[in-house]
Amino acid sequence: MNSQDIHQIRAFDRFYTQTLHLTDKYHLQTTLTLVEARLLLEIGENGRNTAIQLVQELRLDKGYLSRLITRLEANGLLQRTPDERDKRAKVLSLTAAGRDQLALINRRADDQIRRLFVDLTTEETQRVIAAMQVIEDHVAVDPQLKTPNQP
Amino acid sequence: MNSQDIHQIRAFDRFYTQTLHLTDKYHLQTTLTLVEARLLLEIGENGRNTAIQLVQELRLDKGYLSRLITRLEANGLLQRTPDERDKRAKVLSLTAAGRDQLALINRRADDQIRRLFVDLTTEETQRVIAAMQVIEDHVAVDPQLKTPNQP
DNA sequence: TGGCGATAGTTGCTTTTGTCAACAATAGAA
DNA sequence: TTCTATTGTTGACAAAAGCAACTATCGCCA
Repeated sequence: MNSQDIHQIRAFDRFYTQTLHLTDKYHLQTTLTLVEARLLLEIGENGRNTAIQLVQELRLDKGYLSRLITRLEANGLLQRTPDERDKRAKVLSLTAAGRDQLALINRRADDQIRRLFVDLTTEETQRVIAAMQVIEDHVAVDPQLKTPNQP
Repeated sequence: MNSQDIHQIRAFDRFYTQTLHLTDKYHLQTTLTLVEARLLLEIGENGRNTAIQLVQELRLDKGYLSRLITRLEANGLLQRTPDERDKRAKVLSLTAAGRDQLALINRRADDQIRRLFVDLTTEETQRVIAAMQVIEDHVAVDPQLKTPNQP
């Protein structure tokens, strides 16, 4: 891999984070912060339902997370229910209001993508999606990311 | 653009930010924070910089930026020299130590990319780079990003 | 079975990061 | 000149994040 290749990849990375940067805007026009939105997403869609799972998935400090959850619970977006099997743990789940909020976030994220692709023809859009697939299929997962913070 | 397309694009976005996430790690194994590293990059590589330009480029609060610059100057990584034409402004430039630090950051970023692609054949790598090019060429720049914070 | 290290979550405290407003100095246009 | 806008600095503050100590519970195993 030569330095020209690397240069091109870094250029793409700058482009991507500056121009697309999708995830960082999920929460736009809601009262939620980015992390709170990601929390709702994880709990509501990916079935992470205890704090420790969220700590691992989102790499947050557990103290910080505990407070975030308290806040979201106070806002009526989620609830903690005692886990019957493990009395240390609490099962997290969205309330109806939480599901509404998540649906809103998803709608906004979708709209954002639609706006980004609005000037493209169907063909161009398909080409971009195919290109994304190529990248996903090929690039290796960074091992440092897979096993983080091991003592 | 149908919802299946959108789903795929959002999946790519998650993949990208979770797996690649290059820029967020420029500063690894240095004493710099991410923002400081980005500052060095801007000043060192994009030439002729004043604080106001950085404020626009990196979208930072000018008070915050002022303090960041003070800190980097205190660490001997950059210097402020009075601008002859505009006596309000100060021209920012890297010191020798700043250039060294920047070179180190660049080396780390390059290494990171090399690690990410280490298992790919030359052909696969070229395919990924081509795919990146396709995305860059097609996706529109988000207008909200181009004219930020206008009063 | 009971003792003990590991784990889930909470809380207090601190640091880091970022925002806002007020301000001085200078620029540039009317 | 005078008035408004711009550049950068500073103080005060708020929000975000991290660290460490602590409680309660778990699950292993001697």
